[in-house]
Amino acid sequence: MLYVDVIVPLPLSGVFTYKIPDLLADRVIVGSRVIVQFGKKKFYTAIIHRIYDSDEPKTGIKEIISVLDDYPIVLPEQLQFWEWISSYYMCTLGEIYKAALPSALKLESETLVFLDASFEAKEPFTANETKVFDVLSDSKPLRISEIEKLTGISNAIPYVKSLADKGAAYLNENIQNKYTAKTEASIRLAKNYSESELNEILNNLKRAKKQEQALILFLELKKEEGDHPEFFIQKKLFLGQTGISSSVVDALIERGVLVSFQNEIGRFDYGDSDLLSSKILNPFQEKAYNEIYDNFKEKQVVLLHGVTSSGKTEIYIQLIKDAIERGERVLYLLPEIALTTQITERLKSVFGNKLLVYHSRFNDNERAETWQSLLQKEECQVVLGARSAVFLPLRNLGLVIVDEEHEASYKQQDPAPRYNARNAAIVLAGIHQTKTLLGTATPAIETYYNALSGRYGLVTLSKRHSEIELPEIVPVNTKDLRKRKQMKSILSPPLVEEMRNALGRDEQVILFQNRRGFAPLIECKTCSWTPKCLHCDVSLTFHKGQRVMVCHYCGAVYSIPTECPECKTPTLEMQGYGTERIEELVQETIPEANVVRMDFDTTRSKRSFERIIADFEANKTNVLVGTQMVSKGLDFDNVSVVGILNADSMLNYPDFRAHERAFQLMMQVSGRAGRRHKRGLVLLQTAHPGHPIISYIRNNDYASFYETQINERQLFRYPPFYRLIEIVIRGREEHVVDGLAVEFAQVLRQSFQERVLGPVKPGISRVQSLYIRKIVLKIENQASPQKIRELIEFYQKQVMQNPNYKSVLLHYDVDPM
DNA sequence: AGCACGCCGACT
DNA sequence: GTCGGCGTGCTC
Ligand SMILES: [Zn+2]
Ligand SMILES: [Zn+2]
Repeated sequence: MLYVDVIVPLPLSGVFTYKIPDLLADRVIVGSRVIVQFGKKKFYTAIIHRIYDSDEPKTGIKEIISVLDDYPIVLPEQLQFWEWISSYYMCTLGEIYKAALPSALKLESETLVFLDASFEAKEPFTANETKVFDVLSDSKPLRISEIEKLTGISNAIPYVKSLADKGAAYLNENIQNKYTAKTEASIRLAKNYSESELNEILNNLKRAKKQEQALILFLELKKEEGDHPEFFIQKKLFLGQTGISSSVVDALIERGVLVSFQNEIGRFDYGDSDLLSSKILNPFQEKAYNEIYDNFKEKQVVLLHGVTSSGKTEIYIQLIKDAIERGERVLYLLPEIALTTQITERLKSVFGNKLLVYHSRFNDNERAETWQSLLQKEECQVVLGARSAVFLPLRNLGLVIVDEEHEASYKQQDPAPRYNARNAAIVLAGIHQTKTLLGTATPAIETYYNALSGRYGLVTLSKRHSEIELPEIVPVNTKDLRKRKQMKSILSPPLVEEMRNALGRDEQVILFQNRRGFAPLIECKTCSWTPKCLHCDVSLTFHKGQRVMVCHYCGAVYSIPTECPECKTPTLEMQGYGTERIEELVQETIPEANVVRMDFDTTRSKRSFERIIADFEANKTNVLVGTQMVSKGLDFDNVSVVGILNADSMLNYPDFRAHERAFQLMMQVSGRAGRRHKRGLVLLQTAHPGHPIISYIRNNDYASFYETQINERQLFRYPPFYRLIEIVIRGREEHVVDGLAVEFAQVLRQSFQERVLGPVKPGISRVQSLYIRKIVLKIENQASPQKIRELIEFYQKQVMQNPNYKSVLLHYDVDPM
């Protein structure tokens, strides 16, 4: 008897065993998708993890309902990768499966259902079966989701299945049909005519001038394109280029000279690649490029430490070209907010249709198409993507590039799998026996430590593009100005003056404030009451545009009170500055400025995001106010002044990485200032101009910054010297959550002793009506992650036996950020 | 994560 | 006496 172990898209540990019915026995492949019934009601698309034969009789095992693919959708390397993530990040395979596949491929909702025309009812339908049957007979084949919409049945899969069992309907079992590739009518010659045959045809067309002309044009086009006998062109394109009417081409098809066929085209047409055209590396880039290869001889991972504007991208492009030449694929990761049109356009111009782009702003069908293209089209050799692109099926992977490797957004926070795509990418490269290049101007402390200790190779690129100088960074002492009563708002007089100067020279300004909304706090001047979220332990941010108060943790929206609900006086006051308020303030202070704001709220759609960038690039706007969004992946060449409005908020954040983050962020924002042949100016508003981090930024001194950070890390037992595992406990009742946290920490101490920290009540101790406690484990690097994991899970089982804790949620965050 | 099974309060 | 509340436990 044949069995399969499958992964179901649920947060359950382990795999589940199903029988393979004889009919499907020769169709199952590891990595392909199957439909299974799981539990009493639910049907899921599962992934085959293992196929095996066994004579041992097993009870309570269901059969696979259908097989969806004749080829693996998930490659063996990917399954191995999933296993690693599951084990290292302490999550289930099901959670990874859910995160990895675009949901269009998890076809509960996507399956097409056909009606069997020859069906004759032998037994009556149930009410729901009738409903499904009726909507199907009214129209074309329907997707299950469409059936659900039309019938109002919330889960139609069982009824579709029972109709299929009765022979009334069938499911298309070949993914190629299911996945609706875009096709377009194309034309080509009916056969490979000889010269004389063609002459004869043209002679016969003497009386049909239009047709003759059309054929001649077609043949000319064919010749231009290399005279390939199989030459074809999309009909629409041909008509457009030649001005021939459709009926003329149809007549040629009717005559049998041309044939029309459906040619599958991708949704993304980036044109041809132009591998020869791009710029040649300058001597510094050339040197770095060679050093990267030297390092790859011995090291699996190389860090390219290159200052902003040193042209790392050019080096990447060269490395990608090399991989393409070797016939291999490249995965190029960027943080989501750095994946701008600027970079995609740049790569498109070089790699054309070899390039695939993958990130969350693409819809699900587009993502599914990218997945299928990688499985089926050899020529798709370059993938540019955000975090989740590490899950793509990259057969024949030859290089992984992780740019801006220090970015915290590589770490997925919620939900599981809480993986770090930078570290996962290194493991992925290892599975494919290939190399990883990490790039950044401000390496993560962990990465730089690995590079200095020799675990990674290190290549430094310190020379900027010749005509671009590093900006001048000037702190503005807000404490001083405040004492002298000169800080009337968050815009200090020196900043306003420099802004005016820049705008007067027709140059542009970027203002950076890492807080969205209008004011992060509302306070009653009489009784100091502040509005708080009903579900979370945070105060609400006032959003002026939408005239509401918003909880930035759960998204809850509240209306604005006109008077204080506590003391009934109308003395509510805005405290603090968000981007929205700064936008308004700039407009008031400098009325002639053309201010635009870029933050989460103004860039909800892909369109508005690109619009804001395009307008600023075109100088239609001249002051850009934004959150960290303005710091990544954008190069504007007319920005001469950058204002960092509140450096202190970043430095005072209670986290061991706060200084590192502040340094990286401010360095990056500063990098936006400066134009060709003109040095940029960065004004950094702070109450502590002597803060060491600020002087490191001023002096562009990564080495000293690193030195202080690494010492602190060692002293306080933080990464890279120790590995952190955070245990997060959440629940509706505070005392239960607290009880479990205390008890869990206690039993953990039996084995881990002083390595257990907490439990602590986090700064934001309640989110979405759930109280939170955290326990942190600091584990020595040399300890086996697998042993640690087993030990923790053993203790978890032990404490969770207490029935009081059954309603509490617990998860692990390995290498939290 | 769902979903069923099961054991106690307020309603016909 | 039943309807339904959501607490626990299982899903191959
Ligand atoms: Zn009040
Ligand atoms: Zn909230």
